[in-house]
Amino acid sequence: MSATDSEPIPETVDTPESAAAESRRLREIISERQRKAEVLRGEGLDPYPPRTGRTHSIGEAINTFENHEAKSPDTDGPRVALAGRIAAMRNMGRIAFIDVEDDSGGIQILASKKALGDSWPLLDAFDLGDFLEASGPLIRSRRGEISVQADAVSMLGKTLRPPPEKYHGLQDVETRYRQRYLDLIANDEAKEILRARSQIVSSMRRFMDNRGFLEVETPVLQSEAGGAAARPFLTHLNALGEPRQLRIALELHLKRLIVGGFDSVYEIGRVFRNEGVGNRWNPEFTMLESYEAYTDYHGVAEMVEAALSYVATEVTGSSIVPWRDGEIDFTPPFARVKMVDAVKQHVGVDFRDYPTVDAMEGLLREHGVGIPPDAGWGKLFDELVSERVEPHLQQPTFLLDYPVAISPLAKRTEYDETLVERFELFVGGWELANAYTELNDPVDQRQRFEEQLKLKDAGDDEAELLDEDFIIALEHGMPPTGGLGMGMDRLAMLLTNSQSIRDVILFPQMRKLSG
RNA sequence: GGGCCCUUAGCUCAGUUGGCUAGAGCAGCGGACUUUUAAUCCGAAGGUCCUGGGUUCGAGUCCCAGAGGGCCCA
Repeated sequence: MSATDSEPIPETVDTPESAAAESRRLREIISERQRKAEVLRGEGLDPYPPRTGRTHSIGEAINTFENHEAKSPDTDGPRVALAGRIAAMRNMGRIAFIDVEDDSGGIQILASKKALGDSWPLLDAFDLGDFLEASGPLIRSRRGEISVQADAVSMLGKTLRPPPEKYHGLQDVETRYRQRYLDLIANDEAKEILRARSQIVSSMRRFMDNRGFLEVETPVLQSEAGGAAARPFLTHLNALGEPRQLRIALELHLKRLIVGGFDSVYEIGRVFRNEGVGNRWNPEFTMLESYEAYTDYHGVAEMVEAALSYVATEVTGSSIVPWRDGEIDFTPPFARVKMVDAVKQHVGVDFRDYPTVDAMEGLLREHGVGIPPDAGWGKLFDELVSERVEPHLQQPTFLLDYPVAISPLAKRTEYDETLVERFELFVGGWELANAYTELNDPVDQRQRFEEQLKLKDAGDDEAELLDEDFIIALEHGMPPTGGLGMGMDRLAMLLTNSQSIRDVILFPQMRKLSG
C-alpha cells in the first residue's frame, strides 16, 4: 500500500470522555493523524520508536557546519542525523522543505524525491508537530539556508493533535496557562521567560553557595505555620492523627538552625498562602530565606545588593534591566530611606505622633486611604505605606526601621524602642525583600507573640501564633543574626519585564474546569 | 468580595442597526508544482457562535442567570 493512497478514516479510538468533550472536527483531525500512524505501521515502521540515531543537537549541527564552512567553503558539510519537532513544511512536489526544531534551535531539512527514493511517499504520513529524524550531509540551500540534504527520514513520534497556528502563535491566555506545553511550543518568548526564571533561581543559589551559605530543607508540613502574616492551607497527617498546615514562611525553622550552630543557612523553597490570586499573587510561590549569624540588617542589605546585581548580570547580561517604559538599575548601592523619613516625605507627618488606632485611622481618613475592617494599628499603618509611599519606590530602595507592631520577629532599634531593625526592599513599587536584625531575646519574643495573640483574638486572622517550641529554641541562645526573605517570583517578573506572575510560573493556579 | 471587559472552526481573527445558507487566513483533505522559508495556485470540506433561559416574525448580535478567563479596585 502506498502512503499516498487515501484510506477511509478508521473508527476512532477516542475514549468516550474525549469524544463527548471534543468537536466532530477535532476528532476527524485526530483520526486522520492516527490513519497516518497506521500507514507507517503498514510499511513495517514504528511511529513511536524507542531510540534515535541522532548524532548532534540542531545547535551543534549548525556550529559544526559553520566551522566547516570557514575552513572549506562551497563544499558539503559532514553527515549528521538530526531530530526534532516539525514546525513547518513546504512541499513543492518533488522536493520538500521541512523546518525542524529542538531545544537548541531550528534547521531546515531538504527532502527530495530523488534522494529519498522509495521512502519519499512516506513524507505524506508526517504532520506539523511530529518528531522527525533526518540524516544526510549539511549543505546550504540555493537561498543560503543551512539545511540537511536528507537521504533518509524517519518518524520519532507521531502527534495526534494539531499544533497552534504557526504565525500568530498561541494567543489565548487561558490556554497558555492551562496547557503550558502549547505555550512553550508556540511562543518563543514564553519559553525564554521561563528559562530565565530557572536561571534566576540557579544563579541565586550559586551566589549563596559561593558566599559560604549552607542550603537546607525544612518542613513544609507544620503543626502551626508561622513566620509571616498569612492564612495557611490546612491538611491532615493521617499517621499521627494530627492536623497540619502548609508553611507560609521558612523563618522559624531556619532560625532554629542558627541556634544549632549552622552560622549561615538558606533555603529556596515553596511557601503557601491561602489568599489572593492575581497579577502579582499565586497561592504557592518560591521564597529565598537566609540567616547569617554575627551580622545585622545592614550586612544583609549589602548582601542583597551584591546578590541582585550578580543575578541580573548573570541572567540578562547587565545590572540595568528594562522595565515597562524605562529601566531598573540594580547597580549597588541602592537608595536607603528610613521609614520615618519616607512617611514624612510622602504623607507629611511623623507616624510616631499617631500611636493609637484612632489617631492612625484619622490620618488615613485625612489622606483618603480606605480603612480595612477590624484593623489594628499595624494594619492601618501598613495600608497607609502601601498606598502613599511604596508606589513611589521604583528604583531599588531599602525602607529602613519599621514599627515594632508589624514586626514581631525583629530586634528593636537602639534609638527608639517602638521601631525595629528591619528593611523591606522595594523595586518597581513592589516589595521584593524583607530583612531583620533577628530578635534573639526570648523574653521579648514571648511578649511580641502575646501581642499578636491579642490581635488574633480581636479578629485579625493573619496574626502570628505563639510558637512555644521556637521560644524554647531562643532560650537556648541564638547569636546576633541577620535574616532575609526574598520573593523569587517577583524577582523573575522584574528581570524578565513580566507584568503577570503567571508568566513566570510554569503552571499557575487556575480554577478547575467543570463538566 | 465589587466593577468593567472577553469567550465565533484545531489555531489566529472578521461578523454593520436584530434580517438570506455565520465568513477569512493558517492547519487539515483532494489536485498541481525540483530551492522554499508566513511558499504559491486550483478544488472540496470543516461551527455546541461558552452554557441555560427569555424577548422577537427572526438572536452570534438584545435581556436575565450561570461557567471560564482578563483587567482594575478592596
